[in-house]
Amino acid sequence: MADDELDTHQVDSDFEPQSRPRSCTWPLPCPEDFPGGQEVSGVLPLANIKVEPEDVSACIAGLVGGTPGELKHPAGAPAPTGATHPCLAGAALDVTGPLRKAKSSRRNAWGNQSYADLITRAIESTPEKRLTLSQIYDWMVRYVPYFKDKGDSNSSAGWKNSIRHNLSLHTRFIRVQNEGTGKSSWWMLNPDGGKMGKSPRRRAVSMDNSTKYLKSKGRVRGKRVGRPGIGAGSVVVGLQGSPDQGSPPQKGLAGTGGASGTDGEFDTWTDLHSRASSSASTLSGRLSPILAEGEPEEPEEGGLSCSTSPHLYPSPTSARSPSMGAGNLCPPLEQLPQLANLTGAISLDEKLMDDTVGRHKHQTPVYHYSSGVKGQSPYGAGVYATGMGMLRHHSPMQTIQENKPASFSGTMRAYSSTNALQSLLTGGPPPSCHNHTPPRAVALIPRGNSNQLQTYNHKAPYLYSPPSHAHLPASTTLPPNPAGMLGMPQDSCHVATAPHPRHNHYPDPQHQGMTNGPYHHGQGMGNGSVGSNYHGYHQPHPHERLPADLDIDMFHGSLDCDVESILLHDIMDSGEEMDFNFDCSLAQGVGIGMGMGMGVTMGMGMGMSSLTGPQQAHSNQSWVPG
DNA sequence: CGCTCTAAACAGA
DNA sequence: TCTGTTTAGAGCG
Repeated sequence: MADDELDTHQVDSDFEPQSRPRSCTWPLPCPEDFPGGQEVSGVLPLANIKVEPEDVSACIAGLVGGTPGELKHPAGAPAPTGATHPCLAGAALDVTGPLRKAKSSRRNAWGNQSYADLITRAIESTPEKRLTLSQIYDWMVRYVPYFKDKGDSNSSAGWKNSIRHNLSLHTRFIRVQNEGTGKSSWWMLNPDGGKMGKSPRRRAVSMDNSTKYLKSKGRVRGKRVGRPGIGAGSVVVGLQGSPDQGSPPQKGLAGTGGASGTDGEFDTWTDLHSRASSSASTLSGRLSPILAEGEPEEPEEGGLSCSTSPHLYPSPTSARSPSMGAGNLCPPLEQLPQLANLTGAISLDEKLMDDTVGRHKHQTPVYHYSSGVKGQSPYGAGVYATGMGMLRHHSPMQTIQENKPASFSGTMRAYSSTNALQSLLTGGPPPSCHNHTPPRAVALIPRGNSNQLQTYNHKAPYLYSPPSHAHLPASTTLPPNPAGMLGMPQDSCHVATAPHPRHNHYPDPQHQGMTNGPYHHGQGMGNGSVGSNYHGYHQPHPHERLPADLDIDMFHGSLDCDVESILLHDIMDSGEEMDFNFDCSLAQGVGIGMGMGMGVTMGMGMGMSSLTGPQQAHSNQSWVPG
């Protein structure tokens, strides 16, 4: 990625002032901070806001002791005091805010921040809140003085290794599959924040089992590794063990596990396991955003380690959201994805395609994935929605695949749900899935060879107003606004309030840089989203505000369980035969979850229509919940 | 003890 | 070769 990319982030509509809590010190996006920003409909190209790398560096440096660079508004107007370009938020944050506990003056050569913090910032600094590994490297090189010279080094440098290591290790980072073939995954912030404060370690002890198993197949071998725990034996235990919530999944898992052996199965299993179960667990128990943090994962670890490992989530696009916006609250993405995956795996392919696509997509022939945009705002919500999963996919990890729906529970709830609900309620776009609006499109993407399909619906992003933007993802660690991070409910509110979403569609600069963006693919592939197109349609919907309060909370628990169970069973049993149809609506955000569950179980195609209204909302919620 | 950094093995694409 | 995962060890507070 070129530098440009970084520099030119566009600001999304997401960043609506409204949404943002003014209270927060920090993370206010351009629009507010920078006059004119708001005016820009949809996207405000960062390009306009030119920030010199140096500035950024300066900001960062600030952390270290430097002075924050002054950012200029496109217009030339100086940014508000202390303001920094959102994009740079990460960097800036520190300056202002407390650095990571500055225990000592500086922890690293580059300052107080740890790699994880830097990575967090890097990710946050993008509109889409996601970066590929290489982009992260670039960011470091560009913005962190310490790494500047190291950029080219062959680098395989240790620092890169460290970055990779941190990405994999910390739950605060989630890996989202990049649609593009061959591309590296997107790394996003875990909506739920992972374990915010601390660095959560993904590795589960127990991972052994499932995940490990898989992985281990490969890797471990020679290694010295041999950890006791890891051994095969543990597997079982793990499964059983996870008490977490006792979520059902486990059982599934167990069963599953047993079941097959084949890879396919295995995968499935794994997915389920990880996903479902985790989701389940997560959903039910863990999810609670808060929970999550606590230990969400760990429990699993004990039990399932799956979760621990980085999760793959579906596409960011969808994904993005959660994290972003909302705040971070969101619960773990995992959940959705998981389910999704399962389902997806199952058989959706064609059908989905047909159904979903057909329906929704209509337009979509081309999907561009416009990533950014949609995702952003909506984040949550709908965005994720989608999907389905990939099932098969092998990766043990949980990564979100692009298409998949990711759900972030916590966040989702707030956001997504809300969004969804909103949509529904308002009739906004989301719902529109059915209606006119094409939901983001559902795309199925077969990944790789394979098997996986991903479906992805985006829902109208806008609808939801983004809440915010996300507020920034505030650095998790970094405190700028804790609130943001934490989860703040605010967001939701914001959302509600938010005027209209802008449409964002912007071409992500990054994306470009990025691997390719899904966009391209999207088009070709038909992935989902439609960003622009879609936007066009919807754009306006300003009205769409939601009632702020949607309760999302309603159901969490129950559904989760069921879903999982169901999924597991079904999947297990039927194996591949199941058909799922997801409704866009459902898919969206929370809905997805439900949808999936429902769909799966029911086997219904869910028409979109069926769910309208509140119900959907509920469903969504339920799903979300985590 | 917990966190972080660093190094490295290893696997997959 | 790059990416990603995981283990391991060392240092620091």
